[in-house]
Amino acid sequence: MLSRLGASLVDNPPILGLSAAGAAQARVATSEFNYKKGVEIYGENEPADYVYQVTLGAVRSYKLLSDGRRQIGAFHLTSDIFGLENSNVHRFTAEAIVDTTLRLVRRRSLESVAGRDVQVANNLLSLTASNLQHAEDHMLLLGRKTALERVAAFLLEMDRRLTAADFIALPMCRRDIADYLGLTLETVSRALSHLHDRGILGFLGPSQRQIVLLDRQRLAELDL
Amino acid sequence: MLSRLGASLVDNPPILGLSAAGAAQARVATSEFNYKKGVEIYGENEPADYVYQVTLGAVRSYKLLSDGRRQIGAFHLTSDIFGLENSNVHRFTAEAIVDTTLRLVRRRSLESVAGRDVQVANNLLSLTASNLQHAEDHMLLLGRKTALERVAAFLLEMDRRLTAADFIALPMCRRDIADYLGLTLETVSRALSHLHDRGILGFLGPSQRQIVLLDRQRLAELDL
DNA sequence: CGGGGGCTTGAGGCCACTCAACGATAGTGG
DNA sequence: CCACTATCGTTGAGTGGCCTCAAGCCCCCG
Repeated sequence: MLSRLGASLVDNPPILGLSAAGAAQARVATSEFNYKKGVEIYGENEPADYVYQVTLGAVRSYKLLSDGRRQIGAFHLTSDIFGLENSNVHRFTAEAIVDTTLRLVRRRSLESVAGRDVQVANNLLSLTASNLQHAEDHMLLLGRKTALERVAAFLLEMDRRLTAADFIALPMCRRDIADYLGLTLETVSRALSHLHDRGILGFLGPSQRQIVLLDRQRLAELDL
Repeated sequence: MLSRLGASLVDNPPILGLSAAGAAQARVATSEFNYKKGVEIYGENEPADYVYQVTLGAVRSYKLLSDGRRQIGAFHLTSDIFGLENSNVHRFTAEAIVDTTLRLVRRRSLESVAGRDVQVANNLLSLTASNLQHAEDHMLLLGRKTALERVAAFLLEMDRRLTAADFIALPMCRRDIADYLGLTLETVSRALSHLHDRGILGFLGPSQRQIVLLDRQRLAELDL
């Protein structure tokens, strides 16, 4: 699947500070690739040969239990880097949520540059560290927060991360949100309705994916 | 509190491969320190000046919500390293679960060695990466597993990590287990009783902290 | 226009939580 | 050495928050 790459070898804005590092810095070949909505980018336990950066679109990373229960560990939005593993295999399945364009870097070439360039190596570490921080915060949410608190935290996270306009344009459906928050889609829907009824958020247009935060104050109070 | 250190500057077995790295490897000064049961080692958002390794005992790392709900992110057992942050502050509170001896390393000296020694830098990265992996697995547990599945997974984790003898000697109380698994202590107790009644585990002695896994097979079947 | 996916809403059920009582244990001080 | 006490763990009864199941609406898209 990934062997179909190599089409458009480009060298765009720096990834992981690759071209920002030293003067005599070796460029790393990157290629772009498009994934249609719903398509798998890699599977759990597959070899981790590439690291990815979202150019446009959105990606979900998840784990499955044998009976189909799903936990989404993270959403990857524009400019996010994902798929970086210290092990040789991916520990999540990654899928395009909507039509998505990704930049790919061979893991080997990234590692070889990191071996020479301390700055790049540091960027790898801090990337892993911020993934860890997100996971730590999410453990608190999953282990101890109520449904309403989870949804409030989710809205604030999305508001922070994809604030292009003054409203939130969610790429993911209710089921994705639910599997990210450890809830059912009905509970997510009820929580959103609850916030809507109380004038804390509003919907733009008929699609219920464009959300305006009318009262960040009260929303933040729900996020303990 | 940490200023009372410096008493016993020792240089024991390698931490993070410090003395295993190069021939002309600079030693890093470490000191040992004892913490009584229940004592705080560092608090959330305090400056992260030291990295710790458990010589003897056990430590819990947790986050609190404003109303007191607690989520334990990890237990640190003998030989575990913890307190390593990429940020300048700790993101958990750490407490000794029982009387505990820790080895301390100044974070600055660790970073300075890592700046020179690629091997040590790599150890830092892989340590962070395995913390990340644990957190990712724990998100799945907290988000999607039932109470019985969580307790089964906990027993298997402890069996793997502190197998000194052919039984598990838990250092932590039921409340700690509950706050690690996102449950209440009553639910944990009921799950253990359930497993006991079904002949899957047994208790050694009157303290209910020494557990024998009588049927790993059936326990593993509960861990999806 | 017909079909299907996404979302909401309602009714009922269940799993884990809450509240409570009790026994056992370990630590404390006389 | 032995009450005394606090802590820890178990167990029961009842509750409640979230899940399950179901119906219906609205869009989008063919």
